[in-house]
Amino acid sequence: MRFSKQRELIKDIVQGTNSHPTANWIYNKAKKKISNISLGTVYRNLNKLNKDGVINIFYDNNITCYDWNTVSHDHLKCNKCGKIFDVNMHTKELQKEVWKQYKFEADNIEITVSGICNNH
Amino acid sequence: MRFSKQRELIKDIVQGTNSHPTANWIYNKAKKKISNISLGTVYRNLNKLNKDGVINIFYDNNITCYDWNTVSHDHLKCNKCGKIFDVNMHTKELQKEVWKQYKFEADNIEITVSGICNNH
DNA sequence: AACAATAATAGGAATTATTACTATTTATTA
DNA sequence: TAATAAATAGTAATAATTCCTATTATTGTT
Repeated sequence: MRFSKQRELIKDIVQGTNSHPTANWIYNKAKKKISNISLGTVYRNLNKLNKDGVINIFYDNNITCYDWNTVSHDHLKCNKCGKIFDVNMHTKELQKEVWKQYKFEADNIEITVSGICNNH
Repeated sequence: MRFSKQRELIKDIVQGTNSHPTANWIYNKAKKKISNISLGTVYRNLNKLNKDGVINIFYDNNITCYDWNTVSHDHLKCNKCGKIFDVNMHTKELQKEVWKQYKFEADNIEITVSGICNNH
């Protein structure tokens, strides 16, 4: 993959926040450094970075979020403030259970817990 | 809520399948009975039925799926055939853990397991 | 049964998120 | 430093969903 300052910037933006941003948020942030960057470039690079394992993609209902944390983990979503928190559930056991009960070979387990965070 | 034959049909379609259909799938099915039913009507009623607890909504990545099963449950998604299976993980324990570890008051836990089902 | 009130619909326009297309620019390599 | 091909900007296209409005249908009341 060839170097591009756009991709470098997009990577830095994702890696510089804990806010689980959307493509549009990243685009707006990127425009402050490269004013004519295009939204297509943002999407293309986010997908590319994800495929290369540099960043992570997950889905908050209907919208795609990006995450610097590429290690498998889970999310708590607060219904009051909308914030998403990274946490680690112990999915190894679930993986075993899924195999035992359903003969299903799990390669990824995503848990999203919604509720109310401790700021409320 | 006032009766409408459109809503009745939409409810019957969702309750008559295990396939976790999308709005568009439901729309196409509905057109066979009410040829001029509109997609807006399908969406409006799916949301209404969900708010009333008659049907369930969940998200398969970026796309909204509807489910007759309103009891809290989880999904296994096969990466080979795309099929989604209903299963029941034991989320009570996870709920406790989330509270203990993160002081997060969970009211819903959604687990989506992706992998390979036993048809492959 | 006819009427009035208003909830629900059909049809289409608008919105939002995302991908696709193409002429131009830019990084790499010889 | 010139050739090459990958990446970009800008824009069009697509897909999923919501919004708008004139018309239709249900329901409670005469």
